[in-house]
Amino acid sequence: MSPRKKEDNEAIRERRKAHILEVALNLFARVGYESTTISKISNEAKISKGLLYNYFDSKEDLLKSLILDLNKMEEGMMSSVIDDDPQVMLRNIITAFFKTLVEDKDKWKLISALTFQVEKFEFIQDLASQKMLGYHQLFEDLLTRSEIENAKEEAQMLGAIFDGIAFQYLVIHGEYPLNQMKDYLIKKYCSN
Amino acid sequence: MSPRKKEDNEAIRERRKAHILEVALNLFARVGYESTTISKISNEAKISKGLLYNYFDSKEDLLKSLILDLNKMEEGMMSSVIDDDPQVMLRNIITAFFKTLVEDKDKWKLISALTFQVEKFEFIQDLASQKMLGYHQLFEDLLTRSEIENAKEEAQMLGAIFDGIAFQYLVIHGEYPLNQMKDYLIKKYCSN
Amino acid sequence: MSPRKKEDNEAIRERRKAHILEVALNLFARVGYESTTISKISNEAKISKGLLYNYFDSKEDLLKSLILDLNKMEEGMMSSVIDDDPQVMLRNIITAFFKTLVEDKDKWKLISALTFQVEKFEFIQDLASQKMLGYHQLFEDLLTRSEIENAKEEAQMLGAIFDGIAFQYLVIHGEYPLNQMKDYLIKKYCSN
Amino acid sequence: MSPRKKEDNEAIRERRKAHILEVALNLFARVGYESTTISKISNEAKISKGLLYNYFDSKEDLLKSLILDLNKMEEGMMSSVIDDDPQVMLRNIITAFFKTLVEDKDKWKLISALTFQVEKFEFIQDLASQKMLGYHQLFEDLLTRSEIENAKEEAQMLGAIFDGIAFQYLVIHGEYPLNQMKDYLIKKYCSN
DNA sequence: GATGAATGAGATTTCATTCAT
DNA sequence: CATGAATGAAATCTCATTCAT
Repeated sequence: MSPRKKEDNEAIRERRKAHILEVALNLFARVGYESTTISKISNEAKISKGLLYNYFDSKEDLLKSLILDLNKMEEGMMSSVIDDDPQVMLRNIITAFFKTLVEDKDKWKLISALTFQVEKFEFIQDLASQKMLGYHQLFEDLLTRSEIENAKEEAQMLGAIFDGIAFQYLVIHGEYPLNQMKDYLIKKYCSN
Repeated sequence: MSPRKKEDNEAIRERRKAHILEVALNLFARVGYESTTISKISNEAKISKGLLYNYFDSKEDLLKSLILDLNKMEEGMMSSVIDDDPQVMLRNIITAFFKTLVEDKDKWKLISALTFQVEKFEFIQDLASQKMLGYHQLFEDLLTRSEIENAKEEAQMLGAIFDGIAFQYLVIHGEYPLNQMKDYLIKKYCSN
Repeated sequence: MSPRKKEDNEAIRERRKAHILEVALNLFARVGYESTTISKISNEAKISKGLLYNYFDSKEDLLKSLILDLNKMEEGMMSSVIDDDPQVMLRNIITAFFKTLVEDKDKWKLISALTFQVEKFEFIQDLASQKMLGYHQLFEDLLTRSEIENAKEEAQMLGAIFDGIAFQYLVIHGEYPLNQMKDYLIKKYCSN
Repeated sequence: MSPRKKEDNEAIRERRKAHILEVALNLFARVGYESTTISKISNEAKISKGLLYNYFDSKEDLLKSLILDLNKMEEGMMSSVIDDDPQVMLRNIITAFFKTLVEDKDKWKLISALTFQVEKFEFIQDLASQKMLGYHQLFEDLLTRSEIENAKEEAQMLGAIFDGIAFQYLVIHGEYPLNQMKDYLIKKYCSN
């Protein structure tokens, strides 16, 4: 048996790290960061507690890695909706939003939950705040170029609507009429 | 030298209980339920830990009392906005919403934060879910009677907008243009 | 309203004290000394905690008073069985024993339970020890005078039988054949 | 540098668990269950408080484990006294009883003490009750086959005598004439 | 690299006792 | 005399983190 090559080891590390993050995200989202113990995470990930500390310095470090990871995912998503036509881009954004809402439910839940615990995780609050302002800018630009009236106010509205829909969907679960909402939003904002 | 009157004791108890709930709400909202220790609460309330347990059976009982308290407050608020004219009532609701959002910021934060920890506080999730559906019904009724087009969809929208505005205001803090949003909402939904 | 006379006050005190002791005995016997709280006692006795401390210096003092009280009761009982004829006296003792076992069940339970917690209540252990040796002496004397063979050994046996019956009766409750045991004991030891 | 083997860990766990149970039994028997703190146990066992909770879920769980353990021991003992000749078997039982009484004094003390706290540890009371009835059956059978008169009553008597001797020995300690009692019992019940 | 036994700081909770009224 | 609100010491229990193997 020849020793594993260096790349293999790296790959194993990366895969394992991703697996831990996945398990942690699920638990954090379901029972909350504080109530999730390192033991639960390592059990669910089928590794030892000691090994987990080989990958992450602390529980807080694990959370930060998770957030950064999620952040990167989102940036990737946003880069895929760019389009020269503001109406098309708006439609892309709306579609992508509803898609990610369903697919990455845990992620949304976790970020939302953590956002409300300011003093402990100020950086998350800051991150979320930055994001919101960025989106408002973007929406205002797109709506202005779409020649929609009251573009500034409607951009604010649209931002609130996104967050509100996410909130309600995460609370009401299955019964929420996501598709109707999507169609109505597209009709309202992308048919000029 | 006569023993304290029964009424006096009742009064003392009520005042203390209310005070503890106030302190707890503030801490829970700021640093989260799990991260808020009984010691911190009793310190801030300037009472001993032991006394706190004279008033509440457990930390969880304290939280539940708080939720029920907040629930009652909200019901009181909703009873004050009733009006025969749907347009007037809608305006009342919008005004009341923005008022409570500023005045009871901590309450909103706490409820929002707890709502995202399903497995631990399922009853809160259930409560919030009930509330949302109730508001949707109410909005649909008011918008229909106001002869606004797509009343059903717009009711959903309005519900989402309220929650979204709350979310963003709680995250962005002072910089959020609450008043502009209020005026715009009234203009959009109460000028038929 | 004339002030209550001194004797009345004394009488009230004594009655109240007796009542507290009664309640305490019942609770101590049922759930144990350590698990019985002062609050439970005062609640059940329908007085305030403060007042209880007016009558007893501490929880331990309450227990000691109880033990001494029980001790006095027993001494009273023993003085009533004295008889010149050893056979008659033995019969009296056996009868009295079975009577007190049923009537003062709680007392027996408490004493038995406490007897097994040496280090905390050494004085009880000492008391019980004294009692046992005293009874052995008495039994040996009575059996010798009754001209029963192996009086010394049978006296030991009889002592053990009393304690054993008490033990089993307290554990098995209602189903224990107390009366049969009594008759058999009398037949065995009082028919020479 | 290889990780500890699974078997090693198992062995460590078992040894530690047994050690903790031993220490706990000793303390429970000496100062009582309630008055024995987890700190005292862990100190005496020379481990941290935390580790104790790695092995037992709670103080009550520790007690239950202990009881079950003791129960198993007793069953083992009883299986070793079986004999076809009722007289031999009776003698075996008597001998075994006096042996365990001295060797497992703590066990007897603990069980006896707990038996008297009905409401808190009902399962112990039930267990003890079961045991007693079983022994009565067994004694009756053995005495009948030994053709001893009044076998039923004498079986009851014998059961009471065992418990009574245990009670007195545990209270009087060293001065109790155990050996005389044993010899006398054997003479009385095993010489037909 | 991998394990999970072990630690220790700190959390929640209990309760005998005191004391202002 | 009488009350029960209030205290504080100490109990039970939890869990992130370390470390011997």
